Amino acid sequence: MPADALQDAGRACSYGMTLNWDINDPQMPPEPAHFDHFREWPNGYVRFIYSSDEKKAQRHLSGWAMRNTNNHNGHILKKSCLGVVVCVRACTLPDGSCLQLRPAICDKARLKQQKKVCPNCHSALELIPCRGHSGYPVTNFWRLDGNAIFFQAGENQGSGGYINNIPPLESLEPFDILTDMGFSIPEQSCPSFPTSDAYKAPGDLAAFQGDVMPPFQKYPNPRIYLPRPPYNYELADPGYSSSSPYPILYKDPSSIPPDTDRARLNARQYNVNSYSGYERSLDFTSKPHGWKPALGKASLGERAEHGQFQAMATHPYYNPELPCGYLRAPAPCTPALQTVITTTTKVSYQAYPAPALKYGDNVHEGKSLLSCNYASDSALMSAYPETLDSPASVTRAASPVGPLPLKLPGDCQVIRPSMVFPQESAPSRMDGAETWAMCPSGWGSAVSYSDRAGLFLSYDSEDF
DNA sequence: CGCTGCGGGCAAT
DNA sequence: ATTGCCCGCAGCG
Repeated sequence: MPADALQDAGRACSYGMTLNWDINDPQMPPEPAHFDHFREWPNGYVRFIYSSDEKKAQRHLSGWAMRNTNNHNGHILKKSCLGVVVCVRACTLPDGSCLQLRPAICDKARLKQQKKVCPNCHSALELIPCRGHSGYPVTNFWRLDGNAIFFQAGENQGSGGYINNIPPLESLEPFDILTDMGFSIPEQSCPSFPTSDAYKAPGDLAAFQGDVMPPFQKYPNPRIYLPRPPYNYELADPGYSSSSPYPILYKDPSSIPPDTDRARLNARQYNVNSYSGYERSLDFTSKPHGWKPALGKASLGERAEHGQFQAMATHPYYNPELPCGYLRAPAPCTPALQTVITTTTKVSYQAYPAPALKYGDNVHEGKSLLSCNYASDSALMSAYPETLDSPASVTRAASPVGPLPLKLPGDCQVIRPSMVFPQESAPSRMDGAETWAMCPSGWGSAVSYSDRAGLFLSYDSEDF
């Protein structure tokens, strides 16, 4: 099924996928006639070949919060997804979405970030680690070879070739957070998830990945990822995830995962929690949030595959171990995580990350986000095609309000719309917010949606 | 102040 | 030996 399709789709989408190569190959393939369009939110097992002139590629940027990891190989840069920061209580934002913040890349900054509280409900913030890659954080590899910059997500990772195995989805879902502090939102919403186990499925979460997250500095920390509306989720396919522009998501597989992980995380996080910055930034309240929509929830359930979310979401109550957030959060809001698909399907979805946009930059970033998402891309593409890049598009995207949740037609729907980054509108407000990026929550869903997975496929094409 | 890359070093596999 | 991860350092914006 989908798997094939997905793959195809993926390939279709990028030149990098049309060639057979692995980041670890002694010799990389010759430069393609055309380079891939830079993707900020790569999701799943994907490979791209960028021009060495591509600035973002030069910087190894990603919408997902990716941190450099020492792979003891000076020729191949390896980065692993940090996951997503969410409200422990998974409170619902006014727009129905959940907060999803982009974890700060810097350890120190991340700690500070976690010490802050949810702008919306003042509960602690929690970092949900990415486990999109077979329970491990989604990883991205960068390699400069001649005039080409090779990008590979997933594969090498521990698991071993995704391709074959396929990585897991990483769904990290980063949850979004939107947060607005202002809002008062009851927690309730989140709960929607049907499922019950929240955690369990580590995998799922992992999936999120945000990796795909990925992360550009640009969005520096603060980004918030908005959760996508439920719709979105559904809409979004995994693929979308990518689609989702939002940075939001991170992959955090962990969330789901094993408690252990969580435990750790949580523990840490808890400690940390805090948003400080965000809050300010977040004024969202004032701003319009765009997101909104969340209705849904629905989708989350779907994720069944990944379970993670669901699990998370599902539980209404908080588990001691788990941070409440997980439970809830998931539900309504899916975290945005990257995922790499491990299983059969190759697809990988990313959640879409919401890129964190900076206010100032929002636009750009927004764009990038858009552009980035693979899956989403595809979807997006359809929706927005590269245009994303165009400012106009960006804008929209940025606008939180808007659109968020778009659905994509068919399977693919992209969430992107959701993407809208509040920022735009918000941005002004945000000032401080600087970085927040909001993301629609959707991406997570995407993951879940494995079903949709099929969808994913679709997106790829887009690229170009 | 935070992001990023680099590389040492440790632990688990 | 490989991999994952932590940590500190330095450069940069």
